[in-house]
Amino acid sequence: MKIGYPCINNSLNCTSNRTFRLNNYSRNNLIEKVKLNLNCLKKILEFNVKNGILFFRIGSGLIPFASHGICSFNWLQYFNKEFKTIGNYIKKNDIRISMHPDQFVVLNSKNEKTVEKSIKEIDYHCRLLNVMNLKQEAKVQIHVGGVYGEKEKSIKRFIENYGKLDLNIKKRLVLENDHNSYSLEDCLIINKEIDIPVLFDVFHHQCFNNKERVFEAIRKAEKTWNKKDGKLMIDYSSQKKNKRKGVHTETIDVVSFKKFLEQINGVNCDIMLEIKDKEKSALKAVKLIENVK
DNA sequence: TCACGTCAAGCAGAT
DNA sequence: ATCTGCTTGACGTGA
Repeated sequence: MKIGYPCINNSLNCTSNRTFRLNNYSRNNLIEKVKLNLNCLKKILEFNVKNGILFFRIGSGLIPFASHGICSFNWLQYFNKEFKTIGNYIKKNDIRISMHPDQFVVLNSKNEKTVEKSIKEIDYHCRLLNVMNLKQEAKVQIHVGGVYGEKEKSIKRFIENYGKLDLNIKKRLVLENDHNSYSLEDCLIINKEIDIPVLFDVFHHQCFNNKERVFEAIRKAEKTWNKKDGKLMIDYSSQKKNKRKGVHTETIDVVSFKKFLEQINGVNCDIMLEIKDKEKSALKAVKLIENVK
């Protein structure tokens, strides 16, 4: 079991999400920012390895405007050596990688332009993982998308649009249950049709479910992962106290997390901690697991 | 150096 | 009608 955190490390003096305004787009600006981002990504991964954190979500902003029409620059080729170096480091240390395109990616949108842009954005994520030569177990997670007041039709549109995707994308994509539109059960229905692995988000499940208990839900999600896809990925968070439903907690509640681990006892998975204080919570979780062993 | 308005993009639910 | 939250703030102007 690996523990991870998403995108940002607050202990290091760098970010792998440097960007610029679209107005300021230029080849040089892009090169400058990507160089900084890749350097920082390497540092984050080294920090993680040193601390036993072997799961990491790479931020979507690593290559600013990568899927935007303005970006004609061949960053894949230009930074090929750097990508290979990072990819080798990831493989050497057996780090699990995920990516999560942002909320603007809606594969089942009713707007064709949105679908088109979404596919380009997903494609960017996949090309990034490919150029690092990462195995199929490195995943790109998305949600089903909008409901538009007619869920069945919207699910059908997801399945249809998925069918059009390139095999290189299908190999990477996994589907995550969300907190108010598509539950685990909905994702499983889609899985039956197109065999896409289902990433289980515990917190979303607490917000929105079909009454399955967590263990039962996780067992169901686990079955959707084939050997090549690697272990089941789980996103873990909990509710921020006294905030409205869906707001993530600032730091990990170790007692709850321990209970959760006991609940899922026996399930072989990797857990992403979607918690505001990032690596700090991940460090606590890693220590907890070491002590349990 | 710091405050703060703004930045490519979507959707649902709360206020 | 507008704001907030979502996997993640960072940029850039002006004081």
